[in-house]
Amino acid sequence: MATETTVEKLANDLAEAILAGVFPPGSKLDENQLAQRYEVSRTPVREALRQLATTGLIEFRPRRSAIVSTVTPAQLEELFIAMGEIEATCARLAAISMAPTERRRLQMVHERMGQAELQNDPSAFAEDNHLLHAMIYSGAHNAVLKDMAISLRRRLSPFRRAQFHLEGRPPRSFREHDAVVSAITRGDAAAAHAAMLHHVMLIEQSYEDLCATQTLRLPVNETN
Amino acid sequence: MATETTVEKLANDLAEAILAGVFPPGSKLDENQLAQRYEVSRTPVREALRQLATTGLIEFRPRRSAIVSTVTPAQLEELFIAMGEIEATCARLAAISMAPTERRRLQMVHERMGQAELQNDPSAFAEDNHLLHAMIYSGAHNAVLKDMAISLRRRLSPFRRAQFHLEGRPPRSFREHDAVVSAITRGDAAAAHAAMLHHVMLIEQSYEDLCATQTLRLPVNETN
DNA sequence: GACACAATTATTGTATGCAATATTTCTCTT
DNA sequence: AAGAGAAATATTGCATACAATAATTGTGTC
Repeated sequence: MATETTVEKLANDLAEAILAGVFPPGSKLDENQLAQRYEVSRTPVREALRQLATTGLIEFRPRRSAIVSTVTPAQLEELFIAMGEIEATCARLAAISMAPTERRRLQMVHERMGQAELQNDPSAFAEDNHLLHAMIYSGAHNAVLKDMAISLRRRLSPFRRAQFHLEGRPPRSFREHDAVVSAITRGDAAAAHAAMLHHVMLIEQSYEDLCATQTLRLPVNETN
Repeated sequence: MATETTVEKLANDLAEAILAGVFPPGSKLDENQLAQRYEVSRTPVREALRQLATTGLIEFRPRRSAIVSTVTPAQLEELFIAMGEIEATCARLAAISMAPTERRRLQMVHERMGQAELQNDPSAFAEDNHLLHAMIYSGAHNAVLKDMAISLRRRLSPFRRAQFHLEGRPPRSFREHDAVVSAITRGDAAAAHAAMLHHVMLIEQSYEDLCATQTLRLPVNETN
């Protein structure tokens, strides 16, 4: 048994399961069932649920089962906008306060991402994409904003995953990153902010496009 | 007993007590003591503590007592910067998307605040100050950013309280607000952002000044 | 047959109990 | 006397038990 406590592990596992779609939005989280499933008692289950409730992943209504938070399209858009703003803020601060080493490493990862795209290696591309954004959060040198960004990114991960499958996204993503990275490395705060805002806005847009094509396809699939 | 559950009430009471300084930073939060103090069992106490831990107000170390989070000066500065950035973002979005009614009401509260300052009514001034900022959060029309701003403001409240006692702050605060409100009402997003950033930065500065004078005064008081 | 109300069941909320770990205190050695 | 180690104590972590409330099912009446 590691240094990790049962509740900690439960909270992580549950969050992962929810984000992976094991417990779909709106579904009830029965404490007894969860206790059986994870082979623990209800006490740690409840503590984990409370923790997840404060992060917004689930809703804890008194005297009723906790349910996985349902996000309406309107709420989803607010989440995307908030994430865009936070990321843009981090990019702006990064442009101001990144150390020379950090700027060089950022540039390096960005270029490696370009290689991954040319070699058509989506897994390496996705990994470096994540790393690049994480480096920008860190580069802001502000743990509070960094945590916010990570939390939002995590919460939006189910909606961002599909994005990579969309036609033409990786090369476009690379070009958008280029504007961000270039602005940060040359210390242009305003440009970094604007470029990142633009980038995340386009991600949201591509998600919406994906939704649109899917709602058109769904009825077709039903007839099969 | 209202619709409110014990844990909910406990979490609120505890948070208020911590922010009020009843439990100073670094102090241990003994579960049994808290259970006795609030006349409940340890179970709801633990759930409340976990909830507070995820908000960052306390730290929950495994197998050790939870402690009230200690904020180093460096962390405090990060909190202030994060709050400035979030508030500035809200101001920018508010300048873009506030409805005409909201803009008028904002202007109204701002002017009333000026009256309160002239009439030397610090309580009315403080209340409207809070309202003004809250209106800007709401005016961004983004619940996620609004929650972040409220959460940060709450967390910084112990450090902001003293600020009003500082010489010359209210009139200066009014002038700073004027720049923000004017930019928002005329829809100048960039100016709203810049003005709010400037305003919160000055708040932080005045807090630091206060700290400086207090550290100078403290030894003097000890000799009395 | 459908709706309403009541009894039953199930599930959450809180309390208590036990086991495991951390902290404290006491003793022994150097 | 000071430090190290061990026993004792205290406190956390988790499980179980009971109480209170919501959900469900069944029965009776219209």
